[in-house]
Amino acid sequence: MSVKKRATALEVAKAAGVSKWTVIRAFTPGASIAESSRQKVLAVAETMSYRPNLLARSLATSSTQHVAVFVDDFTNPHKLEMLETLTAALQAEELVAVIVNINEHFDHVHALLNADQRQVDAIVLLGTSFRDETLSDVRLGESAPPLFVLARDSQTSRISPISCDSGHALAEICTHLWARGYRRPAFMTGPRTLSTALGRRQHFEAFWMERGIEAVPTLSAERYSHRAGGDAARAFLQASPSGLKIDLLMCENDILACGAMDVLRSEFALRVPEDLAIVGFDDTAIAGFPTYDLTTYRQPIAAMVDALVDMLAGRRASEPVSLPGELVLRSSA
Amino acid sequence: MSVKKRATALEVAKAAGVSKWTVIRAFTPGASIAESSRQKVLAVAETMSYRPNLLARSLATSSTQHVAVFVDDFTNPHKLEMLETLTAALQAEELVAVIVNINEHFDHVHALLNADQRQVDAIVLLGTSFRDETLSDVRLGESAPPLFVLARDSQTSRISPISCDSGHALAEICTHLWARGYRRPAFMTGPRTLSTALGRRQHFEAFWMERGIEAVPTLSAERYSHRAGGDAARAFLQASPSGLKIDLLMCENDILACGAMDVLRSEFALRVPEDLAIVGFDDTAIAGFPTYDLTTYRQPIAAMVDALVDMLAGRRASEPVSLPGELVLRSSA
DNA sequence: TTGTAAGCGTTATCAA
DNA sequence: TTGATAACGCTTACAA
Repeated sequence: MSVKKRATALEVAKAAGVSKWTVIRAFTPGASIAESSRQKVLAVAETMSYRPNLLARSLATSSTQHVAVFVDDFTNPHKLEMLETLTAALQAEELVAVIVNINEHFDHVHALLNADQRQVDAIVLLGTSFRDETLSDVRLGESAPPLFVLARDSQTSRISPISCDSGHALAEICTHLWARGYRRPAFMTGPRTLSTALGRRQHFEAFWMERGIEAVPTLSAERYSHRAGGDAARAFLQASPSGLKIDLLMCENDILACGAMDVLRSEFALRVPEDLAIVGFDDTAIAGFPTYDLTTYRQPIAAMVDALVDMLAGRRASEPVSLPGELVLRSSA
Repeated sequence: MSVKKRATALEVAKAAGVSKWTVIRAFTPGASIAESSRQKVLAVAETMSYRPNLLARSLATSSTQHVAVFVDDFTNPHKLEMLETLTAALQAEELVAVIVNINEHFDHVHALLNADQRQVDAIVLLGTSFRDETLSDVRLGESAPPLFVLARDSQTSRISPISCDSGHALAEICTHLWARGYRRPAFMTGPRTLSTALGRRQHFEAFWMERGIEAVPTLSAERYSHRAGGDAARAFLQASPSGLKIDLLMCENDILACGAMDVLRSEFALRVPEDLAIVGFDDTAIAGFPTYDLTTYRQPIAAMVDALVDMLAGRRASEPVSLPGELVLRSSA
């Protein structure tokens, strides 16, 4: 697509009256080269607006500095926050994020194979919908790039999940709720298969069970959306006309929580938290809106991304990591 | 980072008893190769899990199929929607999006130069903060990749802006508002430099001026955030204690509008739209929440992205394009 | 400190 | 249809 060819090291060399390797050296930090020839080369290179071709370098060094980031859900603003943090951290390491859209319309196996063909240095899964089976199915050969999973769990051995510690998170949340006196909890999940990868419901139920509360109703939202959250709440409330059987609704994320809250208030005239307390997860921007003022849990995004980048850079062993986040108390629960 | 070397065409060739060029041909659609040897090669390649090295291909063809996407604002969910549409469209063309974070902490010039060095086929600016001056300043040489700007205007000649037609959009919005009887409008902008690139305020003011309404108050939000929108609204209302001087507030985007709305209601007990009508822009998910039910304007994201991809693929001339969006009427105005 | 040769894994082009 | 030579622009290793 380019109109005119870019200058090459060889051309700069000729113009500067040196060999092309001297030109390379001028652009290689720490290379042994006379300061004089270095200055000369850089000056000439400047006039020709020469800069080393990173593509050719990648081929020669077999390291692209490219990290493929697989994203499946573009509806949750929380993903955008993760993307921002991740790209910033990668760029600080001179790495580049290649974003791969793997929503339902795309073939995950193809995406994986393609990233491999492009010689990315690593693949990061930033999403929930990737199934462990897909990963084990794919024959990437012995030479596949290392795989990392951000913000969800994975049972596949070749993957290193880096996540927010669900056990710790739910313990903290529930302890708070228990202290506030809530005793009739319910839990709202997202789509089944994706939900389990988060492991939030399991820990939630375990907490109440330990305290003798065995039956924790589950509301299932069909998607992680505001509307789906509202729909699930409506369905549950309509199914119990005899009166509200719960005093607390913990939702798998903020979006669901806000959707539920809107329906509670507008359609059932319920007050939050007096009639029903609501808790979300992620501490999305929306959770802080005065309308919602949602109690939620903030994932340690920066720490998670740091851990990931440390692994990529080889400063840290590629092992599963789960980090504690922070309970964000607001008025909804 | 890979443990074991990937198989190369040469290795497959030896194993299959042919030359490496025959292997290449087996993987080149439309190449002239005997069906028999093609099958043989593919079979052998399969067992060795060989797939062509796209990096080497790029070097040989001088086309990476990489498109750098520069993103500056990760707080607006609308960006996520654009990213989703864009990545999907690129992938359909066998192109890959390299995402470059160019928020305030990063050097735009460096990002530009770096993308060029990586031999991307094109650069797409998906943001508002990129200054025209930066682009004209940079000496990319004659060989720079083509630049495209999505969803904002640009005066720089080398760039092809692809945007939502602000003139058309504001005309449609204002015509509706005029018909509803609003006569005392105000406009809320985001940060000054970024705001002008959108051109929304200019068209807004022009509309009312043509109808004899000269003084349109401007509220300035410091950032494109919910809080900043609320702050701007509060400051304006507190400054006019003698009573509300406006009956309509048009905001540069949905986030600002929602922030303003929350403050109006909770702090000034104003009703929307009875006391003050509110209009946003972008039709973000949040605009559809029953709490806000915001009248807004939906940008033609799909059409814009289609136009961009057509240009990238050479199916369409790289010229400025501005497309009409759609007014989304809800109860707030 | 500098120059030389070989190689990264493809594709383009020509010859057989 | 197939094989061979050259080239893409750089890096690595070694020699001068």
